[in-house]
Amino acid sequence: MSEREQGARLRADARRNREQVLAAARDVFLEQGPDAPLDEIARRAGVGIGTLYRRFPDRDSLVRDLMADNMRRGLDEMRAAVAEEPDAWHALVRFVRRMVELRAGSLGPVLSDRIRADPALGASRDELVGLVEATVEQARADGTLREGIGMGDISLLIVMIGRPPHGLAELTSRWQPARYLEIMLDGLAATNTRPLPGRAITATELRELFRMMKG
Amino acid sequence: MSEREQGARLRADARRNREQVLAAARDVFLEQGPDAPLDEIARRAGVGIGTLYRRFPDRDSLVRDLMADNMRRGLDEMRAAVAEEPDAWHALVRFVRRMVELRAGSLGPVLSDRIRADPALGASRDELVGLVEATVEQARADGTLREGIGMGDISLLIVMIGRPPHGLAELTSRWQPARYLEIMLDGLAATNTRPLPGRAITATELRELFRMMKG
Amino acid sequence: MSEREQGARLRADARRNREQVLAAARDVFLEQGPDAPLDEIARRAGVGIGTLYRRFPDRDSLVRDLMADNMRRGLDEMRAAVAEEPDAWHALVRFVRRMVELRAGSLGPVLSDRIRADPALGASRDELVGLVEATVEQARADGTLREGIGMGDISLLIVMIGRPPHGLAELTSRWQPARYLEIMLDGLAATNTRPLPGRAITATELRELFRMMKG
Amino acid sequence: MSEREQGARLRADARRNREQVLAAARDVFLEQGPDAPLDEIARRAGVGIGTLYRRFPDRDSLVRDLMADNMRRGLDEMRAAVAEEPDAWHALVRFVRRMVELRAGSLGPVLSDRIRADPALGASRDELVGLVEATVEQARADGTLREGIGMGDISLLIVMIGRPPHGLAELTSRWQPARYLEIMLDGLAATNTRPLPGRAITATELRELFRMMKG
DNA sequence: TATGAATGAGTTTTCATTCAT
DNA sequence: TATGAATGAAAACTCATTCAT
Repeated sequence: MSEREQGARLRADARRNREQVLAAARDVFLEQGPDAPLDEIARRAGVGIGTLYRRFPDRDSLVRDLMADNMRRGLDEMRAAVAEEPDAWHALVRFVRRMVELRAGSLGPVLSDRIRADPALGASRDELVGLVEATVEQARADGTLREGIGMGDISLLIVMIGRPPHGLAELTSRWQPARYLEIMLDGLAATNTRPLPGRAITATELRELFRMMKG
Repeated sequence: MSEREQGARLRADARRNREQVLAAARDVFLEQGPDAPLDEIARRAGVGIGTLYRRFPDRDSLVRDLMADNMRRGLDEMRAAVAEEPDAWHALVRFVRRMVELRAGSLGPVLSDRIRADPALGASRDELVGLVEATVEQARADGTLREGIGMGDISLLIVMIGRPPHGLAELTSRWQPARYLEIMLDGLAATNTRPLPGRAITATELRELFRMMKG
Repeated sequence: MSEREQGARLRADARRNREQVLAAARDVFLEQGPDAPLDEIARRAGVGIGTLYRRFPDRDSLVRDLMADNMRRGLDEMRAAVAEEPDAWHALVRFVRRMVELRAGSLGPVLSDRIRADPALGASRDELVGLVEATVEQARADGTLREGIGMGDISLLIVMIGRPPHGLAELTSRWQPARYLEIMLDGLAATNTRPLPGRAITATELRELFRMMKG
Repeated sequence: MSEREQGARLRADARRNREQVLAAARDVFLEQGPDAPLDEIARRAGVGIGTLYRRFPDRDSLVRDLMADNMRRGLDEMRAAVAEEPDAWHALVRFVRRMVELRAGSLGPVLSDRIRADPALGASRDELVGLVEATVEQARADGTLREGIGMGDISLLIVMIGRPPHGLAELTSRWQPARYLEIMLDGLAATNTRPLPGRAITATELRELFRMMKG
């Protein structure tokens, strides 16, 4: 059952609870990572742990729904960016900024099997991956994106930058990911011509990586 | 008592075990983060859990000793870099590459109270911070380091880049931090002149941050 | 939060469990002393170890609640004794008999910091200490209590007599504290006029002793 | 092998170690009871844990040797008392004072199977029990010992009084057993004629009790 | 022989998940 | 449906005992 379907059928109070849990989970996962105690999430959401479990039968489904939400918002942004931005580079930058803003990285890699397993999300996921990949290629062709950067590199950057260093848990207000993203973006611009070590991570490569993940 | 002193007094077999534990801890912390089960570390080191606890009375002391080791190695590199590199920028780059190579970030921020509390390390810590800060300032004065970058920004970059995305635990061989470091370094060069959001993190600021950390 | 308050708010089954745990703890502490394994207590109470920990977050809080209960019952007895007994000596005897009956000694000294730290109990503790001390003084003035006996001596006697000798763990049914208490009470009567070695332990002295205890 | 035999055969340094361990064990058992960590005893004795185990293959043999030592000293005192004191009551009092002085109670009941199992001690044990029992009977016949007191009651009193209340571990210097012993002795005198609850514990009864102990 | 290192079983404590109210 | 109680598996940590140096 997709989130939307679930949401549509729920009683008003149940839907409110569900959203409070998601919001609390977003905060707590950001602070403590995706292994944070669910008790804490329920507590911050102001609901009982039983209520949390009624809406999200296990930790994965909570993570999955948050990822799905991030992905949906990312897709909205990406569609708008492609339509409104002057070129591929600017579209890409706008998308990445949005993902970092959402702290998407705090949940772990964006395209894991957890999401892949959710059939209802297949469409938006595929569309997002396709859009980003095409934009990456266009930017490279335009000579605005640095040589040797793959779509998977972009994904990993979002992950690296969108989560606070371990131990800075409660200090997220002092944590400035946007700052480090801008440095990174400058490093991604085509003006940088030094060859990079390692190999580019394409969408295909990324999928393979995730297939090997246990989570 | 510093690691070196402890090490010197131990019986041969005990020292071997101690080093195996440290090596295993380095791997396991890299894969799973600094909350990884100590059982797992003991198992990989090929010793009983009791042996681990005899050498390291609690998790903190294990983390601390690894941090201390990283810091000592970082200081060695930094000293050599200052002596041998043609300018401040190259010295800084060499130091940061080394820290990322050591995956220093997998333990959390480098200058936390855990280290500060270890008096025997005060000297090397202070020397390292001093050297890096001076080099950062020199590089800025030289016009090689981007405007608005503080020493604390450098530290946080090391942390962000030197640990694998959550969930990529067992795949560290596929994880290419050096690649992302080089992108970041290009973003740090003075050729980039866009103003950065947020504020620079100086050594002072960093210390304050760490003082607020609970860990 | 006092035990009574906690108890009132709990669900029926939870309250039943809580009381079973307390009852089991009373038995087990009597048999094995206040360091007895909590597993054993949970097992005898017929609940999971997790349930025990839900009600009593650590060993201290279990000990504290039992002490609090003993103290409350002791206070009830002392009040009644003062009201109903013909003189101070008889009141004192009645109180001490009750405390020994409760095996208060099996938990260690009655007025430790563990209790002192529980603010909700301050009142009953202070009232009890005050009542006992006044009664001790009255009995001495009446010429019924032996010279040189302080209120703290009474407390320590309760502790010494109200716990079985080490190793008699499972034989508490064969252990006859009431017997030894009566001997002791006869020794405390004013008919005994030999001077005692050491010094009297007053309430003040006792408090000082407890302040020095680590537990 | 009895303690004496062991002692006689040992090299001078080994015997010194053995005695240091016994002395440390006496202190530590007094402070923490007979379950105290053996590490702590070795540390205070200034020897390695291995040395402790070479002399005392397990905890029991350490406890047993201390008990044996107490018993031997008690027997010496009892013999002297019988020879020198004017009557049975004074002999008994002298013996009990000595046992409390030795803090014999800190090891648990004096006649447990642990001692009974040590054949080399049979003789002194049997002699001591016989002497004490005869003296108890004589004192009762003399009309100096309270009616209804058995030899086992005396033993248990020694145990109850000769160990500090739990939690007063490190404060043994503030703990005044001699004071409480004198009160108890006054309660044991024949001038007290109130009947006692429970039943007298004779030597036979005591042996039966100990046979039921698991320790 | 003395030492202290190694081991693993026993305890404490936490937390995901299920279930009774 | 919402709640929070109950459970037990997992992880941290201690310590008796054995064994290598």
